[in-house]
Amino acid sequence: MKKALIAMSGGVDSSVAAYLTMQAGYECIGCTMRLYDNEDAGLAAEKTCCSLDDTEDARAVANRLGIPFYVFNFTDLFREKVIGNFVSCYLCGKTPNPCIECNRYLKFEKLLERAEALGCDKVVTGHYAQIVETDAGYQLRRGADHSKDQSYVLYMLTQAQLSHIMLPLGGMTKTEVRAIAEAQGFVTAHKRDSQDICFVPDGDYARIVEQQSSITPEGGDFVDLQGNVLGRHRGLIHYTVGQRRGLGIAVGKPAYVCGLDVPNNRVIIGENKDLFEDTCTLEQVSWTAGDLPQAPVRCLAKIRYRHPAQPATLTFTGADTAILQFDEPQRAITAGQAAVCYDGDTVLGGGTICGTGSVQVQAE
RNA sequence: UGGGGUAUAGCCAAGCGGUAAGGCACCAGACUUUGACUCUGGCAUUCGUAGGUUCAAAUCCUGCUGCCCCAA
Repeated sequence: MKKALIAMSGGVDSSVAAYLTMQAGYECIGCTMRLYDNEDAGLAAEKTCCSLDDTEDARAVANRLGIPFYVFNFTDLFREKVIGNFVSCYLCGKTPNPCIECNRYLKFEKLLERAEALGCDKVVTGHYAQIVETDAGYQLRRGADHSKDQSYVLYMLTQAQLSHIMLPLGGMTKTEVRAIAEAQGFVTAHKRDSQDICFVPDGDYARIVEQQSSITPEGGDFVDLQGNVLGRHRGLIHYTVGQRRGLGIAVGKPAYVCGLDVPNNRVIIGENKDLFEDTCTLEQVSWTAGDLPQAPVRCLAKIRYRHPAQPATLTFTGADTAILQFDEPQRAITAGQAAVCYDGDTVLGGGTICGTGSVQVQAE
């Protein structure tokens, strides 16, 4: 019998993923990754994907299914790869997506190693995305429930990884998943969906950055595109491109962060229309679909989790670098976020946005 | 210390005798396995201040106070 290691977060999705894997005839082992100490988050986390309470929920579901359950302590690796990247990214004026890094280094690298050590051929998660085996290799496709599709956060998976991953919820809707959880009497059936960054349960991510880095960024000026000072900001880490709320400056119309001027410690403010750009550069590009394409690739690309994919052309400029050019300018392309390319419902690959045409303050 | 103007929420601002528009900001929800965006709701018993006229004043009159401008 084939063995599968189920990554159980303590939420409803992974609970059902475990159940479905059993139903598919696999010998299952449940596990939860311990990613950080609650003290790291500065408080007794309750609503995160990996707090102690959630681990107990995962254990309860595993018990109900009658499968072994292990907790892996990955706190060191998580601190290094996810929190470390998160902090350094913010400190250099970018906006990281820690879920991507967690998938890259924890769920689908470290956990995959553990699975192998345990004799498991597959790692199973509750992501809403589909893996399809074709003559040309594995395809990673959008979840059938497009409103819950999570293929975006899986773009870094390689062919080798895809061959050892199962995503049993890929063809289901959230409603169906909840119904199964309820029918099985899982304690997780009615838990609300996770949200926010798991190690920043109260949403105050800037506090984590300051705490982990022991750096308290200095305030600076808000300036408009002409360089006029509009007010004082609280430190660059508090802002991201496209942001409107929390600026505290009233100019008669909505004001948005158009750019972070790191060298001068300034936050550049403009109108919504000033946020549109059509090109960005990517680094750490990985190509899910297989071999790197030699010629420019026409695709549909997303620049953030909840961004409708837009027509674009991706051109590689190196082994893992590329330029992404959209047919039409996109709003608030943000360094640090992931850009993911699709061919219809199939993920081709993606990378981390490292630069844009970047809004500049006009010469003063 | 002559003349003129103006004082409405944190900011801008409508109102011109009939019982406080709107925008921005802010706050709260919704949405969301990232940060954002977006959406919905909330936000002046009161119009610098003290009196007066009127059935009724933010609106008219007078004093005072603050700010702005022009003359000295």
